[in-house]
Amino acid sequence: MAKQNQDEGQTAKLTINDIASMAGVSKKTVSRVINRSPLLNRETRDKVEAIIRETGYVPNPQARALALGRNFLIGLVYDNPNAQMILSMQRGVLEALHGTEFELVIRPVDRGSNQVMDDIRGFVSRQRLFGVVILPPMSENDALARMLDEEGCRYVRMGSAVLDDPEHMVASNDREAVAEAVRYLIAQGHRRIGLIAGPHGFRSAKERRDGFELALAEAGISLPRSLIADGQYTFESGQSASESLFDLSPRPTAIFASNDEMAAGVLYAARQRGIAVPEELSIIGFDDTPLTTRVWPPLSTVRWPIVAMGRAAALKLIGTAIGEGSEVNEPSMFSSTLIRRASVAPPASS
Amino acid sequence: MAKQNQDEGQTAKLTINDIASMAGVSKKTVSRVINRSPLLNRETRDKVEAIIRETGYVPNPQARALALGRNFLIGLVYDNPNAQMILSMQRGVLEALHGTEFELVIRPVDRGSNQVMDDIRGFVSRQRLFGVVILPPMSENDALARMLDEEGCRYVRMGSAVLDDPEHMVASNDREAVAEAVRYLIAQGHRRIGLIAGPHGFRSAKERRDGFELALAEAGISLPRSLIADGQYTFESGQSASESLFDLSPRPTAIFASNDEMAAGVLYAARQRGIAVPEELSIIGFDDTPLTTRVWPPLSTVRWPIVAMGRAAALKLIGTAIGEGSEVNEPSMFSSTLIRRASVAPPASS
DNA sequence: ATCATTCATGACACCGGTGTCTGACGCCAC
DNA sequence: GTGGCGTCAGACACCGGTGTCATGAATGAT
Repeated sequence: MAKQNQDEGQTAKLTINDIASMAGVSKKTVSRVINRSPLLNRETRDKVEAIIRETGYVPNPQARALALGRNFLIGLVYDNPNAQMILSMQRGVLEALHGTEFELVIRPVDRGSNQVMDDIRGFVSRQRLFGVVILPPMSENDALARMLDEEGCRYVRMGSAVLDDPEHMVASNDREAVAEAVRYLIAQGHRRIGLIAGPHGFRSAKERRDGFELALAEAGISLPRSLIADGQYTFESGQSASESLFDLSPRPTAIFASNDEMAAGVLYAARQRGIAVPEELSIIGFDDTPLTTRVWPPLSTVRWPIVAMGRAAALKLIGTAIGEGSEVNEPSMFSSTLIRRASVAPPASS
Repeated sequence: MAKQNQDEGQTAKLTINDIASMAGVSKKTVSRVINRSPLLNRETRDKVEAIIRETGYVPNPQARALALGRNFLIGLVYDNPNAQMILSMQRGVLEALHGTEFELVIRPVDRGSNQVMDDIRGFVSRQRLFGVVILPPMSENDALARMLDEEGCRYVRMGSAVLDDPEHMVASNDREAVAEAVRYLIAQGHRRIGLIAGPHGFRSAKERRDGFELALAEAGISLPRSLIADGQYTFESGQSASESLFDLSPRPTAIFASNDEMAAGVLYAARQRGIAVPEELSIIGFDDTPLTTRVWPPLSTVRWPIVAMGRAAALKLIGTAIGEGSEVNEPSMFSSTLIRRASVAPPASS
């Protein structure tokens, strides 16, 4: 270790020509070794590989990018730059990229802007990105996927439901996970269960709502429209949405909020009203952010494997490139799990 | 807008040669226009610029990177990939980079590993990074700074105190901010104030502790060693550190926690012990993370301008490159402000 | 009018890799 | 012995920019 780095530090950077002349072969042959061309004589390959190892030579990525017309950069495109999940997603992708020649370039965009498309197009085409991982809700944009196809840029879409063929998609089954959560509430004895839905137009919002309705329907529980409140996935929207549920009479004994931020908003609003959680109100959120264990009581929630999904997405992208013998066959569907914490209890016997 | 993009999409990518032949000049001349060479005839420049504008030509960054031996990438190096502040920092840096030709590559590293140095060296030297922004606590590593100098890689260090010359540093004055917070507690009438310190070896931990001690000394309040508990900047460490303070008799009436995660830990532990906040215990944290407003009661805290500091750091790096006429002269020192929320009240008259 | 000097531009090599095509070599069949 | 063929390696152009130096025109001095 130490030796190689000394070399790197002291001498000017090695080029393919240096290696070629040291090995007594042409640069093209060195190039073949680097790219694992099968047409090589075993002896030649071994000789060159030995020299590469000794010298610690690493090909210049810029030159490769220019010659290949493609960079070894993965882009991460998302729209909600403050969401805690972004960090987990970055970690997952970076884990997959670690030890490869790929680097991660992050790109928050403004979904609402009418230039998003051009913005992303410029990004991938200028940088000649190897591929991009697209996070929800941007990932639900089919026009974006088509555009990336046009640009010849690989992509993987993350989502809450099937969006595409497995090759281009990594999804979690939100619907089933939410259904499980609501079944749990029902099993605890709850019958009047409120929903704080996510924003219209978000696939995740729809899936979670579908799961909610599914579980109630299974149990034969009717769902008046008044038990559904609209939220925006923000803490504040969780607070205000819960107000309308609290005003109902009788009040719901449990609320499923479509994400943790909103669940925290429900908890906060409940405290302000003097509604005891979980004695008078059970709450379940979604995401399993750190927040859930910081508040009191800790929030039950649905955990989806963000890091693993990020890793899978990245591996799908670069799989063909690193191609370690076997086909990379990352799963496309991940399942979420219900995390039971103190925010759920049987309803007060009223 | 639409027109240019159609062109981009339909035709193969324009190169400098295309522009040159369209303008009837040599590619070198086009290159001069792109790089704002002062040696150009005004007419020529205008003509070429017009064509560039019409066609929407953008120089190939890979080719530039190869020819210049330097990429238009900024690296962000940090060690605490889960910290909420990372997102704000990323936002700040990206704001500065927006509209420029620079992209942001993120690079979490493991501070504890004995290969960090080699890891980062490989990163900057392979990618020929234009520069890096280094976040605490990595930024406090002087050997890292020297190594970057060696590699000829620009850098800006973010910190809680002066670490370097202004050109290489963006800092917040944690000491003074904490002193202000503690003065506020004193003004409310508190005399037995506990400190939950950050990890040993962190500059921010030392600065905050110094500020704490400074304010007490100013007020002539003695500080027994028992009122200082060690923490690790984590929620859990905040919980356990506060336990030792709660065991004191008399108990402190206020606690300053060196970051919000630990402050949340204090709040949680207080609730478990049945200690009312703020009636029996006031709490102040540091960072102003979203968490502070999600818990009950909302936590008073010290807010440092993370986004602005990230922006400043990035501008320092690229300032010379975009060089919009005037010298970019970003401030190097930012001041933090005390945010007063419901977690502080006068001590119970005991 | 002639020469020196400045200014604006172009020709050409170069950055460090990769793709294509050619050619040397060894092997086999005839 | 010769032709045909498959293997493997090298020569060379190319990716799309930038640096260096040379060149030609315009300007001013003599």
